[in-house]
Amino acid sequence: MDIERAFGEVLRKERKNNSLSQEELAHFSDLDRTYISMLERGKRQPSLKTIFMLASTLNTLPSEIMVKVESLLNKKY
Amino acid sequence: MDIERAFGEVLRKERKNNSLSQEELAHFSDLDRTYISMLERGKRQPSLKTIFMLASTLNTLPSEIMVKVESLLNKKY
DNA sequence: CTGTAGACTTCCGTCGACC
DNA sequence: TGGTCGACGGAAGTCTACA
Repeated sequence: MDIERAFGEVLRKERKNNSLSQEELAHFSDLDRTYISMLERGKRQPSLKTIFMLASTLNTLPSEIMVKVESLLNKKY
Repeated sequence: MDIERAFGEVLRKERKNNSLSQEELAHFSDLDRTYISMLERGKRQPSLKTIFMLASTLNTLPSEIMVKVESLLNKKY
């Protein structure tokens, strides 16, 4: 599991928790829909600002997103 | 206070807490010294991976760094 | 509603050099 | 030890379009 994939998983879960489409998330976060798609699939990694904008739209804190990413990365199978 | 500056402040504090020079932090994090300098001065914003690499060198968690950045941003003067 | 592709602009991150 | 400059390759992020 690499960092981008872990972030993508967390992003998708949080988006669905908020009952948003990729398009809505993109719009409210001032980002592009195709870029959200790539983030969720681990094809791109966000910058610091992007993390803050997404967290704000998802009614959570950047630090809480990071906690979830960290716990995904620490899971051993 | 913008996001990059807040991050830069936190980075510099954490680096000094660990008694590292910019050059040492750069080396152990596999980054460039000039880039660390720009990060600390809020001239660049790190990507997700960069945050993880820096946190690891600084013996802390990415989420803990984010908490500190968030609290700097929430300070009202 | 989402994935992907291509072309595009802006910025990240490296490197060598000098102060 | 840290700040800065210029040049560079590659990646972030946008946009249009089609499946």
